[in-house]
Amino acid sequence: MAARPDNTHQARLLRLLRDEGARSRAELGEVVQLSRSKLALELDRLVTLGLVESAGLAVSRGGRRSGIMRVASRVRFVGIDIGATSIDVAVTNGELEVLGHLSTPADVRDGPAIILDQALELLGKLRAKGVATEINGAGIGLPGPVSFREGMPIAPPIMPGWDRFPVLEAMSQELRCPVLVDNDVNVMALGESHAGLARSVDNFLLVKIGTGIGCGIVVNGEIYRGVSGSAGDIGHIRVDDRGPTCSCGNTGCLEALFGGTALARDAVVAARSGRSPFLAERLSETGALTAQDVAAAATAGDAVAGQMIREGGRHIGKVLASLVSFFNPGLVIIAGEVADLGHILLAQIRSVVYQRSLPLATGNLPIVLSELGGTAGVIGATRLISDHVFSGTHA
Amino acid sequence: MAARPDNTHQARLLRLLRDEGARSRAELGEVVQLSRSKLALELDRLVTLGLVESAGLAVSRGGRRSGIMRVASRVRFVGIDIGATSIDVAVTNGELEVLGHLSTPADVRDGPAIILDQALELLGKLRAKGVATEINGAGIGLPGPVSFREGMPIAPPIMPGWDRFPVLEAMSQELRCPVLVDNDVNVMALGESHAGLARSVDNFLLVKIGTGIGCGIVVNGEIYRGVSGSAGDIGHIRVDDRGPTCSCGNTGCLEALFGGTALARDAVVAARSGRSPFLAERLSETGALTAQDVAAAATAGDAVAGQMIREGGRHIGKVLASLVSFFNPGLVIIAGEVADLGHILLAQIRSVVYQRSLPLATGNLPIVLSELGGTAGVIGATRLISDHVFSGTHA
DNA sequence: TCACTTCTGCCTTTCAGTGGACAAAGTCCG
DNA sequence: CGGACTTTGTCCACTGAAAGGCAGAAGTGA
Repeated sequence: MAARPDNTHQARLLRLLRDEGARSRAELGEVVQLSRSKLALELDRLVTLGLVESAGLAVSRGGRRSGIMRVASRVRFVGIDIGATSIDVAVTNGELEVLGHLSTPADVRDGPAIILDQALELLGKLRAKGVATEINGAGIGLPGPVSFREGMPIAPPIMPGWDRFPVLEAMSQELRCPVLVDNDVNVMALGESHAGLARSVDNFLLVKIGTGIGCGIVVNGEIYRGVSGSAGDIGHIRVDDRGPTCSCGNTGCLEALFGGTALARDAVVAARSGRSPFLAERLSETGALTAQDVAAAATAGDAVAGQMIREGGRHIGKVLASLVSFFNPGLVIIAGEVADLGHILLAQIRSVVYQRSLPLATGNLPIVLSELGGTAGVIGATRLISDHVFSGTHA
Repeated sequence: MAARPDNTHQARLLRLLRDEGARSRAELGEVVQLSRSKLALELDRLVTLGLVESAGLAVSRGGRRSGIMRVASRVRFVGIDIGATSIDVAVTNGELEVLGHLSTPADVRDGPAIILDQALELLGKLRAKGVATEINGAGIGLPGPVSFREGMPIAPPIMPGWDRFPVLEAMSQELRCPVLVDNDVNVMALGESHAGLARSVDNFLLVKIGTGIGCGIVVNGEIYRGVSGSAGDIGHIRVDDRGPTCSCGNTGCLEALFGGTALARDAVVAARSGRSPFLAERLSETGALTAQDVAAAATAGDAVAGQMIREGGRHIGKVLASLVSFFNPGLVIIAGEVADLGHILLAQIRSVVYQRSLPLATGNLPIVLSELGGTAGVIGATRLISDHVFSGTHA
């Protein structure tokens, strides 16, 4: 079934039904400026394609009841969010409502064969539950630089073995449906733009602080990827001339000062030195420390942990202040595991940004934590592929 | 004469004729995918509107000779580039070739009434020479934040008295033609995108180092202005925690370290302290020093001046390295008076950026000096308004 | 039950665009 | 120099799509 719309009107109708939910024919006619005959024609075609279906009658507005149209209830999109240490897979309907969501810990360094197999396995479990039969498209987010056009990772630092592996090709053959592959940060930004706080904002930034640090850039409602697809790669901006050495070879990179890895490293140091009893206890219990432990310590009132977070917030704030002056966004979202550090971090970032950027740029600039959390990635992935499938941009 | 095209085809034809020059009807037919009859129809309409005219016959391609079409020779656009210390006015034909260009020193702090009058006076002189009778549109660049939609400056730091002055309204009434107003840096970026090194680059940055420091951002061939129009305002990014106090109140701003004003200030200090005999002599000759004097000193082999430029280049490079990582542009252009400092500056900037940004972003990233120099602004201004007039985006 | 409203499907009218035919204007070759 | 072939521009009949009128279906309220 080559269920692809073939014109702009159909694309508009599909996106409207996806984002605003079911709508009566009469309402659709008022929103999109089309004659009744044209509207009926295009809707008929979409019904024939199997992308739209009628769903009973609307309540009367004083006369004959109008027929309700919606995205076909059998439409299914798959979102796959591969992180450095986890895999998330979700299945949504045509309105991008999550019907099923599974997650599993995984080490991306195991390579594409193993990791993609695990993702397919999760999808298999969801299918076994009956949430999906046929799949209309799948979006995939990967934790590193991706060539969007080619659908493959390019020299990813934390994903050895993935370099130039044809993820798009492999997965579209496996799933027999359209597939798009993008950077996980971009995918999260799309998720926030679709279902999160950025819904009404055209230009915004999403800063993800996970194992590494990246930034999704949305311009005019669309992901900006730069000329070689590496836009938003802010983890290696230098913030401290005398900082620690980073995996990239330079010193003082943002990521080396406050990524998940850096935070864990500093936490271990603090525990061993005896400056933080809380972290020392955790370390002896579990044998390792993560960003979550630091968050827990700070919440429990541990001074050293609090100081670590404030310090990190200052570094993020410094970089963000520059980017805000440069990009003048309407919103900044902080996301990623480390975002669990919560309001201590947020307060520090806000204070630095508001102090260092010009009033014209910060005057009406909310800086917020992601509301979607772990689902932003998978939702964004389905949004990515649904935009593609609904646009009729043929492969 | 409401000479506005009314559809996309006409806009495409006009832009093609503007950017690629006169073309035979046959060639136009091959480039835009239109049937011969439709093409003839649209061209006829454009001729009726007075925007296009025929210009003789092309050489034969083996059969009947084709008729050449071009943008009407009577079409005139005006570009006005108001800088902190100068006014440039140029008149171009419909292909944006400069027919006349006048420049005068001026102090923007004299306020809108005086400055805009001076600009109109320059335009009057050009008209007196006969380069223009009727004017189809005018673009204006101003040295500060501009609300593009409203066509007026918003809280400009170096333009007291201009705040919310309705430049667009005033000038369009005066000139009786469509007018657009934008930040001078954006306008320069458009100029480089039209006639400079950025012609084939979709995403690039133009860093202007003049009295202040600003950055024009081009995304997908169009100026990105941000949500409140202040995007690219990089002059007040902090680069040195212990730097001098800036006019904005913060310390260590890029602009306070290496703007034209800062450079002149440092030059005077160097001259008075006796460390630079060259600058001392210049100072005693003219009673003041500018960026040009520093450039001259460096060229003459003055060690202190060279050091000042290298130091400045390092600061610019630091900021630029961050922006390159973030934005992943295909080109960076250095422009402004201070760009006269030339290759010493450029070499320093390149060295810092290439060292500090990731290979994926810098792999194919030229960093160059502006070729257009002083004309980038006026050309960009005419490009701005011609895009508007040719698009049929009615006022 | 009746007057009125809203909504949809059908049908006719209208119109812009296409593509072919034809004439005009050249080239090329014997 | 003339005829065959090529390219270009215009004219026109045809086509397909969109708009809008009309009528019937389906509702409300008195």
